[in-house]
Amino acid sequence: MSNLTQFFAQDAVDVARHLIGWHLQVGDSGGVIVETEAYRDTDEASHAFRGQTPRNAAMFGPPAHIYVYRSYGIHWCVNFVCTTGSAVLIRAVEPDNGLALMSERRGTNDLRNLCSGPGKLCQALGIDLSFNGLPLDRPPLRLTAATDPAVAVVSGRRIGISRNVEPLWRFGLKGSAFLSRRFPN
DNA sequence: GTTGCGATTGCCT
DNA sequence: GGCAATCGCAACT
Repeated sequence: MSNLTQFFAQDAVDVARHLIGWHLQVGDSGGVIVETEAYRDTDEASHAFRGQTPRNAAMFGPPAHIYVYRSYGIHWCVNFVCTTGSAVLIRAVEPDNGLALMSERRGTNDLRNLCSGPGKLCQALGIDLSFNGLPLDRPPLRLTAATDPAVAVVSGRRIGISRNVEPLWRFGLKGSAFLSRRFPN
């Protein structure tokens, strides 16, 4: 069992909190994860809540793999699978390489607008449904632990959901200019 | 077979 | 801040 598999084989809320500051590489572009949300298997807001279906099957697959889904018929969003039926939604990334490629895909040169949202970062990094189920430790994906293990993390309510809205299962890098939205405080 | 609705974004006022 | 765009899926009849 790889270190990455062990890291993801724990509660999704812990994984979401600890993923802040990790580096995600997708092919020739990548950056630092600055915003996440946790979705537990027993969570009414989770795609997995009503059990396994063809769409959410990757959430019931092995940990340290990704689950990609279409949002609002337009966007792609990417999750990192944790324990069975739970996952972490990646909501924002601070771009740090492959900037020209990401700018071209996004149609803007505004660094803060490249990956500041779950749909945006998939477009910038070139993630679509063909990536669904891929492992995080093999090309084209590479996930590496934070260089600074003591990053300041803030939390808040998850965005865009209508059920189970109370838990503070959204996490962000404190003070980051690359979040999808500011955190209250 | 039909229907209702999103783990969003960008444009408009 | 409001709202349209857009479509696959799952939950109905």
